[in-house]
Amino acid sequence: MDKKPNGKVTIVDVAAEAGVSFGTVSRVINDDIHVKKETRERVLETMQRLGFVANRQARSLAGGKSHSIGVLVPDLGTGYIGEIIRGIDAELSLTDLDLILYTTHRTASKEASYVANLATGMVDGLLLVLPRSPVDFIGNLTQRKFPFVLIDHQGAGRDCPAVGATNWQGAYNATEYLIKLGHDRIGFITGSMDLGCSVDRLDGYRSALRTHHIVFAPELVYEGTFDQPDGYAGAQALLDINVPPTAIFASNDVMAMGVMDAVRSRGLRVPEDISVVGFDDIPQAAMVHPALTTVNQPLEKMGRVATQKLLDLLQKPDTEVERIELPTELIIRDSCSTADALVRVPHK
Amino acid sequence: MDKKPNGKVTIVDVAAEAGVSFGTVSRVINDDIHVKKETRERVLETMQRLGFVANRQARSLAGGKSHSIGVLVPDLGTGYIGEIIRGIDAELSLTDLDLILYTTHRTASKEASYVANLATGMVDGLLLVLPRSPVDFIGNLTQRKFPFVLIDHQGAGRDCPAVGATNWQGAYNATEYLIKLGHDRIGFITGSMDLGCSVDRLDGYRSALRTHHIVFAPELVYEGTFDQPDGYAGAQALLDINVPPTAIFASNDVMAMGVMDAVRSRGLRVPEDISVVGFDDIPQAAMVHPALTTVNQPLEKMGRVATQKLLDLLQKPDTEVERIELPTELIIRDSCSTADALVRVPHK
DNA sequence: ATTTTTCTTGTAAACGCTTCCATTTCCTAT
DNA sequence: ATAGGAAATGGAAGCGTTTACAAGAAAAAT
Repeated sequence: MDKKPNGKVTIVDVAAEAGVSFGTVSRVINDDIHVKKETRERVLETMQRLGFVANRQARSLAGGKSHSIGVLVPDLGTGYIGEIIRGIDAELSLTDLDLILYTTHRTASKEASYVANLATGMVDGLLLVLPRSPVDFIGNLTQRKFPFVLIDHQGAGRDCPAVGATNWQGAYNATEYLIKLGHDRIGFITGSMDLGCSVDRLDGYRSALRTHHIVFAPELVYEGTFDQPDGYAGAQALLDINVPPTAIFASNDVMAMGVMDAVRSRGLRVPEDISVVGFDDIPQAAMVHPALTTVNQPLEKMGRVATQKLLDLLQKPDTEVERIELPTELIIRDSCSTADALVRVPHK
Repeated sequence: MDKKPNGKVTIVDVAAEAGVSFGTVSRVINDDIHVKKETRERVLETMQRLGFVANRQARSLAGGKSHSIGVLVPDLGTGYIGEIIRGIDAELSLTDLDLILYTTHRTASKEASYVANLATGMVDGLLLVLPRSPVDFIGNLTQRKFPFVLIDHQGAGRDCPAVGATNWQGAYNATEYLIKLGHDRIGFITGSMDLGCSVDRLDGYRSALRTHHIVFAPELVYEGTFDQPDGYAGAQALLDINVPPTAIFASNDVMAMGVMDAVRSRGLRVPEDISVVGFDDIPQAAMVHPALTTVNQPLEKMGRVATQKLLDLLQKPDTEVERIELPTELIIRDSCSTADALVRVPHK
């Protein structure tokens, strides 16, 4: 091994060893057409033998590309984000791009200036997972023609690349399923209403009701914040009203589990006495007893699709802006039963 | 704004504008002592006004530091990793280091060579969250004196910087708590036994038993893999044996929830009929009903501490290697009761 | 055989910064 | 006042690539 003392092998070393100029080595690295096949192989072999690894920083500096993309997320506490990142990562692994992770939590309100900095060469593109309205810097980004894709953001700007899920349709389908089982008093527990997806889900619920000529009863809607205790409290409240619902649709699985707890705490059974539906299809949904019927949200796929889209954007910056809505799917498991079987016992 | 056409502001621009040489600007950026206070302020003001952002790649290339640290994780599916990253991130936000995320899943078996590449200038240090044995590249890293810290790895090399939790002690305490409540037949559901932490937890359980002169009954141990269905199946199996346990200690919260499901499915109650204890203290543990008594594992703190340690290592590379064990804590909630109250009904 | 064309390959000039060394400026002590 | 030294500043030389551009070699056309 005739490595240099510092241990780093540069293209110059490779070039010398392979008997070519460093320019040729660079061409090999970048898959440039203009290298004789035989030369390329020799260089490749030499790189291998010397353990050459291209220096990212130097490539970036010289080439003007950072070879990495930034992923901006609000937080990592919820498995929700993890799933999305897993999708992003899977897709990125097929390229030579690195994933640089940023949490907005980290910079609190400075989001805008933060994003601005990022766009200054640190990353080639941005994937933004920001359920709340990030309107401020979207303008900035758009105007600078910086490549970015929004994930799961159903807010303001419909005029920028985004990947979401059909929240409305998912809620519609789940509600309709319940209606077809014979339920006509269906409780609904919302998510945080400052999130677009929560609004969409509530709308889907109401639309299904309307389609099936069931009048919307405001007392059947309980406003939650996506946390399990909201499900518990919501179910308690819902079961306390005059004519309680025979089914409860929670805006996410975690709250649905709270609902199940509450139902059981009253000595009632799921699904015999109360049917329960969730939203998200987190892994646990399939594992609780009874297994939870829920709406699958293709989180991992959203990550993948968003990444592909960004990759496209990186290649041809003028690709038309579009918003992709991935389909949600009703996963029927064991937490619902027909309403007919129920003995309605007015409470109080 | 007299920015250059391409929009990027460099130290040269700042220098010209502030009437100093670019060398001085560089010194300001790097907090070098040798700049007159007044000059520094003027430069700072100019940087602000021009919207200057130092180019990371250039700094790295010239200075030999990447200003970012790599975090290598197996996966992101479980909230578990998310918590750790949150801690890492919190600590990193106090510095000017970026977080580059890598999942080993991404490179499968090539882990070793991957790590080797990382260590070649892409990052200044590495944080490794690898529950399974990563022996292969640890040697490599150590020998190259590359700064790294292992998180939650209780495997082989005790001779490298690592941050873990007192799994043994946590299990010991939880078991002892159950014993003091009067239980003497305590079921135990293990985690994946190829993970060090699972072994430690089982050992803690056995030690507590021994200390309190309760003979270890192999039939009371069910081998799980940390998934909820294991808890369910484990509890069913445990409750089917001749003299069933009056308490079940699951090696993580998710399995404990499976246990609760199983107990309820038999028409038994938690904690009146069966006491249940978990491990981890995931957010949901406090939210289920009854709230789960469990052993808190300070995941976020582990991330923080590991990061601090790495930062130390970065500053003084010869800091002594040490292994830090963060204390776990028994969180007593509502899923356990005294054994006296129980009516023992031998099964079968 | 000689001139074009077409491939390949070599070379120099950035990229934006850090760093070291040289130079200038400013104190402080004599 | 003035030397001597410390503090502040300027400038040159890289860091390891990419990317024109130029040049040499080989193949094709005359």
